[in-house]
Amino acid sequence: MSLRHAVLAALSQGEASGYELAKRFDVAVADFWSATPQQLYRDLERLERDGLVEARVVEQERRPNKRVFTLTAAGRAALGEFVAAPARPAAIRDEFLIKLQAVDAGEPEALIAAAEARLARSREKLARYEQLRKRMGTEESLGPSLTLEAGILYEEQNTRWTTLVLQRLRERRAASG
Amino acid sequence: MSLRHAVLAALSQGEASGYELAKRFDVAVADFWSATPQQLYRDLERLERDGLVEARVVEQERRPNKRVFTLTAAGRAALGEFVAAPARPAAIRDEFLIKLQAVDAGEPEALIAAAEARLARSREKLARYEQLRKRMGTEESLGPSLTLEAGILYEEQNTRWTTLVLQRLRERRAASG
DNA sequence: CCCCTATACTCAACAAGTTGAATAGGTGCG
DNA sequence: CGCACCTATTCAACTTGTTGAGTATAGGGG
Repeated sequence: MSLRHAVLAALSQGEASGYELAKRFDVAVADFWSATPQQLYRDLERLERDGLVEARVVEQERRPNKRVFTLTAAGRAALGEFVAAPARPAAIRDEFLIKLQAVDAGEPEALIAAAEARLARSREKLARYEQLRKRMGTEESLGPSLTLEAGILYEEQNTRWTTLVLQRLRERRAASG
Repeated sequence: MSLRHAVLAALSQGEASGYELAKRFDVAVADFWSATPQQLYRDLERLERDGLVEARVVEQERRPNKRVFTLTAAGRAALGEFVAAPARPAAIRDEFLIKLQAVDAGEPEALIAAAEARLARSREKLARYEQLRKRMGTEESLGPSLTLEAGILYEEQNTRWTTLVLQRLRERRAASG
C-alpha cells in the first residue's frame, strides 16, 4: 500500500542502497512493514523517476558497485505530507491465527509444533531487538526508538500469548488423545 | 495471501453467506485478517469452482435472497492440509509506525492527533472484544476463544504503547515549541 | 414521497505484493 | 579448485488486495 512511504521514512534516517534497505526491511523494520528486495528496487526506481529520491553510484573495490539513494527536497516534502495525512488502520496477516481458528476441525498435533516454532521465533526477534536497543543508546532519535519499543512489546506479548496457546493445546491433546 | 484459507476456517465455524462473512471479517476476525467484500465474493466463487465449498440459495421474504456457503468434504480436507503445513510468519502493515519513524523529519503535531485517534480506536475494539468474550461463554470452542484472546492482548498492549508514544510526543512538542 | 440506510451481490480496472530465475564478481572452506 | 554463500541488481510473470461504481429490494424518517 504505502511501501513507498516506508522507503522514504527509512531514507530519512540516512542514505542507503537497495540492498541495504532490503536488509533493514528484513530485520529491524520487518516488524511493522515487510518487503522483498524486488519490491524495494522497483519502488526505488519509481521514487527516482518521480524525483523523490536521488541515486549516486558508489564504486566499490571488492564487491559490485552500488547505487546509494538519498531523499530530495521533494521527497522530504512528500514524506511530510504523508505524515500529516490520517493513517489507515493497521492490518495484520497472521496465518497461525487462521490455523488456530480451525483447530477444532483437525488434530492439534501440527499446531503444537507450529506454536513452538512461533515461540522460538519470537524469542530470537526479542534478542535481536534488545541488542538493537543497546546499540542505539539513550540519545537516539525519537521515531526509531519508539518503533523499536513497539516491536519489543509486541513480541513480549506474543510470547506470553503463545505460551498460553501451547498450554491449551496440550490440555486438549491430553483430553482427546 | 491465503484469504481462501481464512474463508475456509471461518466456514468451519458454520455456514455463512458472502455478506455475513464480509461482516465477520470486518469485526471479529478483522484483527488478524482483513478483507473487503469484493475479495470475499471473488474467493468464494473460486472456492466453489474448485469444489471446496458449496452454495445453497436461501429464499428470503423481506430482503434479497442469499447464497449460503458450506464446506464440502474436499474443503474440510484442504483446510486440514493447510493447518498441517508450516505457517508463514505474521506480517504487520502499520502506517502509523512509518509516520512515527519519520517524526524527526517533521513536526509532531499531526502525529499527536494520529496517536489519539489510534488510542480511541483501540479502546473501541477492546470494548467490542470484551462483549464478544462475554457472549462466547466459557464452553466455547478452543480456536475462536484463543484468537479472540490474541486480539484482546494485542489491543491492551497497543493502548499501553500508544500512551507512551503520546507522552513522548508531548514532551518533544514542549521542548521544541 | 423521497432520501437514507441496510441487505445482497456483481463487474471492471488498477495497485500492491510474491515468486522464481538470471547475471556477475568476491570471499571462505575444506 | 570447486562449491556454496554474500553482495548487488534486473527482468518477467503471477497472485492478491483495493477502489469505485452499479443493480435490486425493503424499511424507516421527515
